[in-house]
Amino acid sequence: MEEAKRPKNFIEEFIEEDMRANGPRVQTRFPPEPNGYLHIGHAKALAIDFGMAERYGGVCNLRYDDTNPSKEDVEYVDAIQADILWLGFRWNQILFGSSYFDQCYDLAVKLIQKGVAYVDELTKDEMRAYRGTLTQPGKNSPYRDRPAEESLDLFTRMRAGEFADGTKTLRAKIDMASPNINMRDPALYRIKHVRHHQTGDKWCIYPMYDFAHPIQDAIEGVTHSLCSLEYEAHRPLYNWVIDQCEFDPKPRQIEFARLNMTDTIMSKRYLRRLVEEGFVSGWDDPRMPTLCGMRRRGYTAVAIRDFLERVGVAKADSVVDVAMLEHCVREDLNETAARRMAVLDPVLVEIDNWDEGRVEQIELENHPNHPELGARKVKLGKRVYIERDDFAEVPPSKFFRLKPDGEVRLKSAYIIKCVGWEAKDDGTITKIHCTYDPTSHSGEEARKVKGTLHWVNADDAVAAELRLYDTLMKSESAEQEEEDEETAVEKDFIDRLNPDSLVTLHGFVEPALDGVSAGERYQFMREGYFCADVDGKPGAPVFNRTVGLKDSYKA
RNA sequence: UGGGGUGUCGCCAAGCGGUAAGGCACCAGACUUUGACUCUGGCAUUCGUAGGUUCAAAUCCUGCCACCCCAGCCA
Repeated sequence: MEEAKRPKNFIEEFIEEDMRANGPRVQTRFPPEPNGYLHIGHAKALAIDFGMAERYGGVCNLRYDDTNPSKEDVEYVDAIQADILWLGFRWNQILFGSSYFDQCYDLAVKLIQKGVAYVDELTKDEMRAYRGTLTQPGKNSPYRDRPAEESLDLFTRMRAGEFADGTKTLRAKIDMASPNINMRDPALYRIKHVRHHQTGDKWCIYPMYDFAHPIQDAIEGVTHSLCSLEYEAHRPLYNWVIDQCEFDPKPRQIEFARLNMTDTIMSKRYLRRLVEEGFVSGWDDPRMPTLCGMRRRGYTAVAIRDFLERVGVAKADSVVDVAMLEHCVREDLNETAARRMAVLDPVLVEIDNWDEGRVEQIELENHPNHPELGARKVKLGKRVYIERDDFAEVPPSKFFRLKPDGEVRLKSAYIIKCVGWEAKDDGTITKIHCTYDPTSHSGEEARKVKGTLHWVNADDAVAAELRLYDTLMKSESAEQEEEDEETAVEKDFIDRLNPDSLVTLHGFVEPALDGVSAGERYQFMREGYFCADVDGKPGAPVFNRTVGLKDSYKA
């Protein structure tokens, strides 16, 4: 199939320009830090990193950016791989930044010998004070001009474990008066007597991201190091490291805007809080924007990749409307998900002129546009459940569904007519009486009625716990936002959580849904989609309200 | 405030001196054994703003404004 043509993004322009100048080889890398689960924001980076390599016949490596062992854990490295594979991307190699520690160390020694790096003994606070501010230049550390031999000796002893954490730091000797704060003698190595999940106790000093990343890129032969906008101000430092280490050819760092979505938390810090403080059941809670959560909720990799493609790549900060994601999911699921009937909020319908005990087999197609997906037989008896709001005692105008004396078709079965109903004292309807037209069987007669309802046969319906999911956050109204600004109230993000992000309903599903296996996806008439939870709990399907409810009917 | 970025429809986003692509959302209509889906049509005389250059500017120049990032021994 021809790939839908889409204008080139600025990264592609850069890469093509570089290919003309430096030759055709393209190599990228996806560098997650193993300190959490991948979310939809990472998926954008993933799609760009892997996508660019693929587009230009190059390779992309998965490289764990594990230079800070105190924040990382092996738990995450396996999960990250599973999520990448699920999305459908394939790495060339799996690498760890930590496997370059020897080379980083050697290069650090080289920089010391060149006189462009030194061991500093300022404390954290002193270093901050010496750094200056955004408007005032910093001043040189008293240790800045110590002889290279002295720094080398100290650095060797740092590695040997002679010093406590925080007592000494290896710094680049650049310019304490640089208008770019990142260039004011940034730290290259710090002492951390912490066991590393990959290298164990081999090291007690670890390189900083700014030092390790360019080195890793250069050693691997990365041609384009794609990252998010916040690293833009670090690019001069990235290039400084490449230059000082005398790498050639030199990788090029290109930055793009990260993904933000309405009603969605994309900060790992906050996601972690949701998990740790029990607001969700875990990183894979279906409400989480993590890839494992979205997978559980029924989103498909195809839909997510399509979404990312539509979002595009640019440098402007943006907040994409979740409606765009939901559209992509609907589009994919509408085409691929099998149909089933489920009633979320049931009310009983009794067909008065249907003989007690009589059961008819009704054939239902599994997909309206794909006969190859087959059909199934469902029983129809004297009693069925329909949605409570599919009946109106006092119907608003243009109400196409069941109403007093009104006719409606039970999907794929007969036309029924409402002849009465029973209600409790408080007005709650307990049973609706109908008669059916025996000559109106689906397909046998051209007679048309305006409304068609989904239903579930009462006798063999499977009681199901239906979990409706919505976004974790709920956007505030414009007035609320203004109000907050005026009163300068800074709300904790916990306060903005959507209390209805998970609603459990007790409804009924057709027997064909009992015992479905994990990951099977179904679409429900009018109401939307859901999939069997990956836990594969029969009778407890996940119903995705956000994805499914699309203005389907207005009362 | 110093430095680095960004400002094109409600939300993304093309455009690179020749007279505003596309998608989402929205609106209207058609179709429909669900009002879904599908289909058709509509939806920026205007590109943060004020000037300037030019036959011609979203695109070039100048000033201004707004927003984002940077003062971790995080990434």
